[in-house]
Amino acid sequence: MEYNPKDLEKKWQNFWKENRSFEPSEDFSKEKKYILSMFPFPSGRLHMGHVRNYTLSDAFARYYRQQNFNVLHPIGFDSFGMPAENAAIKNGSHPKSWTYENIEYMKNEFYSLGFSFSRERELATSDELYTKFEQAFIIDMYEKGLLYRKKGLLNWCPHDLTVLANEQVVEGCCWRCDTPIVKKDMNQYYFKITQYGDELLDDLKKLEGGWPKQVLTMQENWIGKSNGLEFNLFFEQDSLSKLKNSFESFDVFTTRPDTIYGVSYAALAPEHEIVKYMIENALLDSQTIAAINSMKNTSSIERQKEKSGVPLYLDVLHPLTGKKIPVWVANFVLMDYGSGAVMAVPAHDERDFDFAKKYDLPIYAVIAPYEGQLNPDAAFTEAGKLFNSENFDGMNSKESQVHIIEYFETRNLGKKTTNYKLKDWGVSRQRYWGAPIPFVHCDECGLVMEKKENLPIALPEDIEITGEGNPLEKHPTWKYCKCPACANEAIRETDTMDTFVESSWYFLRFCASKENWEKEAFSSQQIRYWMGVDHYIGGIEHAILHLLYARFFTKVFRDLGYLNFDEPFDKLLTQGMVLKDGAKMSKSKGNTVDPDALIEKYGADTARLFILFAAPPTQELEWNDSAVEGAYKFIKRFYDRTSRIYKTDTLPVIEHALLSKEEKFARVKVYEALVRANDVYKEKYTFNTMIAGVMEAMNALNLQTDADIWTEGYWILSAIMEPVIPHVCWDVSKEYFSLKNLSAQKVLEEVFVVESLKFGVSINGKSRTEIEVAVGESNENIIALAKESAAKWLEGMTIVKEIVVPGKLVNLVIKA
RNA sequence: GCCUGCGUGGUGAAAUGGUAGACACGCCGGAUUCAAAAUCCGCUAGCGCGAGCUGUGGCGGUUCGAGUCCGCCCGCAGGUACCA
Repeated sequence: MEYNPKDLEKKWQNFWKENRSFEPSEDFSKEKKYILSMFPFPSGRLHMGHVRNYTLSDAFARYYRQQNFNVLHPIGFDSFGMPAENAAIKNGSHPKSWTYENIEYMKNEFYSLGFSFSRERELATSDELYTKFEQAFIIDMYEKGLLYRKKGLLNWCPHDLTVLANEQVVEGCCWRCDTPIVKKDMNQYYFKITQYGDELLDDLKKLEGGWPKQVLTMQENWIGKSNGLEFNLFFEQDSLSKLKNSFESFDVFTTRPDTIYGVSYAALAPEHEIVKYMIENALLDSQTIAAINSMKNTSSIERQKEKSGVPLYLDVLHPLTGKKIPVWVANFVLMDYGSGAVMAVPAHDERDFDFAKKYDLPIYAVIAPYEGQLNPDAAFTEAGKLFNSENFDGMNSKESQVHIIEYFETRNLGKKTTNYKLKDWGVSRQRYWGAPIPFVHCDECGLVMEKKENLPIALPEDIEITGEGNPLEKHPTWKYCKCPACANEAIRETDTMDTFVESSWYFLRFCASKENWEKEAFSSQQIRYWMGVDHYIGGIEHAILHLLYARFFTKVFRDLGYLNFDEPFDKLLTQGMVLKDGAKMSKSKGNTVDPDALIEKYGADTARLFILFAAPPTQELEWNDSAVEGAYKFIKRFYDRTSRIYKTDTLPVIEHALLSKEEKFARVKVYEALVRANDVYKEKYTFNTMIAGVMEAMNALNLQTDADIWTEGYWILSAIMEPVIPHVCWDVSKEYFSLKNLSAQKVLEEVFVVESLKFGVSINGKSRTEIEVAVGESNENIIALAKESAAKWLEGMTIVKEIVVPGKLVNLVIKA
């Protein structure tokens, strides 16, 4: 047979489509697997990162179908979001048509890659039907008190009169008009994710083993639970009068109460209310105010790098010693963590140290290392022994923390507190292409929820997108409505939702079969059967936000009674990025590879094989054109060598003992490949080594000529490779095996039985020679053999130790 | 800045603490061919004629034995809450 990928792939893609080959069954008595890749944003065309992502999930889906599971492998589009509006600004396209045209194009690309998605469950989150249910959930969450409004600081472009995403701020200026941005305080909607902070943290334990350690650690750090001491720093007399008694103190939080006697200054965030008061009441000179404003308008990342600050010429009193402590504004103090104010201990905190050095503030060391000397040129941040700490001298860090907190509490100076880095999730966006937040502002009733029967609140289509202002706000009629409570004239909320909201529950929607889509978001019976997702596959860049939000929604839905489990994703596989010339593929760098061109030239199977073979999935994947060529050649060879096999409906039966050395070797390699393949899906996901195993088996088959062994080899190898290169494997399987081999394969243990083993012999850990030893030989005999073979290195030496690693090697430790 | 990873031949990579470089790509050599493409076979970490020596970003440590474990340093990547 001549390998012609174009016709062959089209043939099987049509076959799969016509036979509905990949639709899940509604027979819930069967064992299931839910295989899910993170769905794409419809940016226009697939990029290699997508190809990698869906090739991985497709391999899992196909493997488990072979193993006779009922497999759900759905696909959709995360289709709301900023790029649709950016395209509108740039090209005058309508976000909706831009989005849906992109979806059509990308769907075709998907199916030309042979992905075994359930076509019937395709969805786009910008569909009104999706919005309808999402808005209903938002109302549920509001009723539960999980959604609230408060002021938040946003990037504001004073020229375009619009809110900017962090991404749209380039070096502190608006991406479109270059106007320096300012921070503006605006009313925003927030999900109370912090209410679930402890559970989100504790349940990470349930994910151990299923999720990469790395991701668990990142989430743990993000939630950032820390215990410590919260107390007030009181102003001394002069400062009190300077502030006209408007403030008597401010709150600080520390995780290191053991360093309390080392406090040498205090620092406030530039957004702190005391700072604000001083600016408004002309208590600061213009230079100081300018410095504070520039801190406020720098991104929090920039602010952490180069530390800067200004003194407020205020003093507070040390809570224990009564000593005066100067108060500064410092850019590295963030308003949204803790209370926006810190006690600074430069001797024992690196940031405080850098700041103190820069501004020549005093440094008081109070913790000494258990061993060695304090280095005066650096902060000593580890635990140690206290000194210069009055009654607590001599205690170690840990016990002193307990005593110091107790000391504060008994004197009502402060209290033990738990703090989280996790902040509530701001979900409102002042943009058009998103799901409208289903609320109404009524002069009489205030903030009112829309009635569920009025959902969806859909977007108007006749809008103008210019990049200035909020399109929904500017629409002539859309926002005018009746109050759902009192029926008076009212104004609809013009904010839309963060697109992370859609991706926080799409995996639940996929559980619903299409017949019920109009009626309900999903049924509890379907959810109970399909969830949790058995393998969730996506980019490492989603390790924190998306995954945390999806976990949060799952817990909220549980508490709303929609489902009965705590975590949505049992096993997570985070894939690395696709690189070319050492850098992430991107249009601006001009180093992209177009999947369509690749399929056109070599076919989908080649693209899939290259992607799975070139690197393990978690690692970055470096693109290499000639390696793609190599993948193509392998498939061609695989297809051509079917000339060595015969047609059969059953696996050939072979008498192993009667075979030649080469024939035995070929069978060993084939069955080794099978063992490796099964292991890959269980835990390691290293498709590259699975494919290497198949290549070794092919090479071994090629060293012999027995038709039975060739046929047995193909029966098994084409089953192993079907998840990777499905088109060619279905073709081979149909032609020779009537598709009977695409099923779970049995490992024949008898093939692995051997009579002797090779042992490496090393001297002092350095490998020297090799010996062959009969299975079951005693250690003494093995050592004797090893000594004999390594005699040359042992001359005149004394053997001090002999180590035998069973089945592997002998190490002889010698000295002169 | 902070959090999390990664670093092995010319290249992509492989190696439950146990013979570093499996499997590929590329290079080189050979077969086939009038010639080439395609295909097939062989070789390929570096140094050395050789016995051998040196090698997993750098420096130290633990161990009979370290690419693998620990500490410090360097470089690169992802995330950093309105990109998704």
